[in-house]
Amino acid sequence: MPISQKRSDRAGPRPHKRSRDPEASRRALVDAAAKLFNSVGYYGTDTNRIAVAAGYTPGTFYTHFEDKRAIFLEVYREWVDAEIEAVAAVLKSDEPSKRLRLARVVLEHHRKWKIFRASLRALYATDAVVHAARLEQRRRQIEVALAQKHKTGRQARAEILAMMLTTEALCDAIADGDVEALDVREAEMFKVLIDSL
Amino acid sequence: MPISQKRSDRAGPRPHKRSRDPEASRRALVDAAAKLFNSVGYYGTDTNRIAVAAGYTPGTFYTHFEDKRAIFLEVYREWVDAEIEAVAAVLKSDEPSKRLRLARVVLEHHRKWKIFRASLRALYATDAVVHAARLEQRRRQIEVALAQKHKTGRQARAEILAMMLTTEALCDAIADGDVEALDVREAEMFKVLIDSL
Amino acid sequence: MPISQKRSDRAGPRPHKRSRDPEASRRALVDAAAKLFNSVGYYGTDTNRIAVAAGYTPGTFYTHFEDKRAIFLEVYREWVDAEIEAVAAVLKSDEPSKRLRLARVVLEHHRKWKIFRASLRALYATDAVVHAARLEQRRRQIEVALAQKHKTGRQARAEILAMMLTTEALCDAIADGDVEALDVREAEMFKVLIDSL
Amino acid sequence: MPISQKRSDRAGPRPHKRSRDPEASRRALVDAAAKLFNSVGYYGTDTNRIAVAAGYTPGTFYTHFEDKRAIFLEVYREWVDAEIEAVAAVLKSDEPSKRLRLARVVLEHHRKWKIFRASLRALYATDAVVHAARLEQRRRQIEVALAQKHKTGRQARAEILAMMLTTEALCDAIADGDVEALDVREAEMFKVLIDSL
DNA sequence: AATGAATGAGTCTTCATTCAT
DNA sequence: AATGAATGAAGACTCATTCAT
Repeated sequence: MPISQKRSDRAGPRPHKRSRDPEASRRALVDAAAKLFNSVGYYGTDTNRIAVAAGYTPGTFYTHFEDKRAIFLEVYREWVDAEIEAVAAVLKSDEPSKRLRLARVVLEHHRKWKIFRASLRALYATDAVVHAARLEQRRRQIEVALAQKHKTGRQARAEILAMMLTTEALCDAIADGDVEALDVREAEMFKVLIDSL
Repeated sequence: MPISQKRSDRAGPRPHKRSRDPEASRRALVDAAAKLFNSVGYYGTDTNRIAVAAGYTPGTFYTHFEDKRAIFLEVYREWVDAEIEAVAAVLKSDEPSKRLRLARVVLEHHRKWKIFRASLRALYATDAVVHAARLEQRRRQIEVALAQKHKTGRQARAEILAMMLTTEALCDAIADGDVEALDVREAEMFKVLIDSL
Repeated sequence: MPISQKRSDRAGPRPHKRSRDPEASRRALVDAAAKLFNSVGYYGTDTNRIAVAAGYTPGTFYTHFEDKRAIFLEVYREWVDAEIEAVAAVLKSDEPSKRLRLARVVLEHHRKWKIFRASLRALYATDAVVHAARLEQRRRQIEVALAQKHKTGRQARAEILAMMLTTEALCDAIADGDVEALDVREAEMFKVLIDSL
Repeated sequence: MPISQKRSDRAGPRPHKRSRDPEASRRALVDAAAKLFNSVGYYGTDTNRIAVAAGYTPGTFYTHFEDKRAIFLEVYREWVDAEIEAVAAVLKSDEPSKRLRLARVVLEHHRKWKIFRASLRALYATDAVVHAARLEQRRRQIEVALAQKHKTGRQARAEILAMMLTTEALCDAIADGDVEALDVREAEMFKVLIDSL
């Protein structure tokens, strides 16, 4: 984009005046990145745009992150945190129909982050660092789940992992709209989802 | 060294001499593309490299395909064909342990195409044409499965779709090595896979 | 354009079966080229498309013409022929309002070939061969005009050349729609045109 | 030779060191582009070469201009400014032989920009944006001329436009050397030019 | 910490032209 | 004469990243 048009074209907030608050800058960048990764995917996002969308100029990106992958991993970390928290909130409550609410919460989370998740998978198949990070996060998720169920041992791990994988697959399919597009009623698939939890 | 051998220091297979066989060229390009998509992903592959890997110069790619996405879709089509065929071959045989063999075949297929599949998902979340193509292929897979089971109806479709999704998720996880990395025995997960079929 | 789509996409006449009539082929190519040069300009036209539009395959172009410029020059030659003929036809007749008709004929000719003429000018400023060819054609036009007026000598040449240049400029402006776009009535400019003849 | 001098064997002017002066860069690019457009035409020029000729690397071009057409339009704008200014300068002076000087100035301007002008025409016949831009500039020129002559009204516009067109045509022909090449004395055509003003 | 112009190595794509059949 | 797959040299444009201020 030519310089002379920059100011007028600019999407996002207007430029900060050297906000002097690195934490806030980082936050703004991560938030902007999350939005972009989740709407145009990792490869459709560029670091210049992330910075501009956050209200900064391109160079600022690199004072906060090593590179594009680094911010992606950061977004991922926060994403897992959010999911774990959401799930924990449901489990802590003493509602009767916990499984139903759980299914809803998890599905909603997938629906909201569908494109981000797709990017994650692609990168994770290709990029060793992302692969390692994802395994690490999965481990966290499993640990949390095991603690919740007061179980340990390999057998339990296998069960939990299988459940997580199944859940994710079903959620993605519903979130992507594939279920409906393939002439299956969403409600029906949702029932399968509840059973799998 | 005679001039006529100069070309031998090129990268990729030996150059074709304006082979009058476009089918063969197309094949070579698709094969090269499949290999590349499955080792460095869609975004790590470029059309010039595909052409050179197939033994052609960059321009030749565009003699046979509209653009990169077109050849990706072609690879996808062939990939589904291969899977359907492999599954059909198992089902046709009159072995006793069909489910075991089926699980092995499907898993092997996923293992072999793991990176390609990841690219497919990412594109499919982002690219409308790929999305449409994938739904179409899924429909084909469901149709084939329904025919196999001599069933019809929405209920059956839901079951089959759920099974397909679960199977894929489990296969991917095993293929990616995630299962082992997460301290779950592959054999154990494999059992879950068999049960899901 | 990928091979596999060629037959169905094809614009223009269906393929000849080795028509064995080089004159006819040449004609078809020149006609197709004229149309293309005059609708998308010289740089917007490609030799493959010329051949295909004429009902041949790309290679055929080069059995009839040295290169793209050669066919452009051929089109130009025929264009001048057509103009000279059209003008001659008017002058031969014994109508009263010859100048009016002449103006109309010349204007019509420019209107019809407006984009071709623009390409001609651009090439002629850049390409020595086209420059030479255009001068040659101009000489022809001047010779014809002098003969018509039964005049010779440098003075007459100057008058004729000035008239030709003026006429062309006015015709181009009217043909391009510039006159109207600039809030000048076409009829008014047309009067100026008649006076200049 | 020390490493730090390695860059000296580059083409084009010495590299700028991330000069904090975008205006200067823009200027350098426009100047380089003007030179190139006017020596090899629009289609003979490429953005990479413009950047390098201005002392920058290819990517820099796109920091300052949307695309090749944008810089062409910029050159055009400046070109019209220069002409208007030059003409105004002559008219403001109280010389006796204004028309002679005017003719010389205009002719000189055309002579200098002959290839650029040819490109302009070609583009303008083909490209809607350039077409619009040219009409806009013509309007400006007409407005200026009307103001100069203290006239208004459609009749005056027609006269002015006709004059402009005629002048341009004659200037181009002289500038291109066509007049001499066609055995007409330049001086003679120059007289016609003066009369037309 | 922030800037933002500049970088430069890509990457996709086009097309005039060739040549074996 | 015609074919048409293949060529290969460009060329327009992108974008992650740098660095002097």
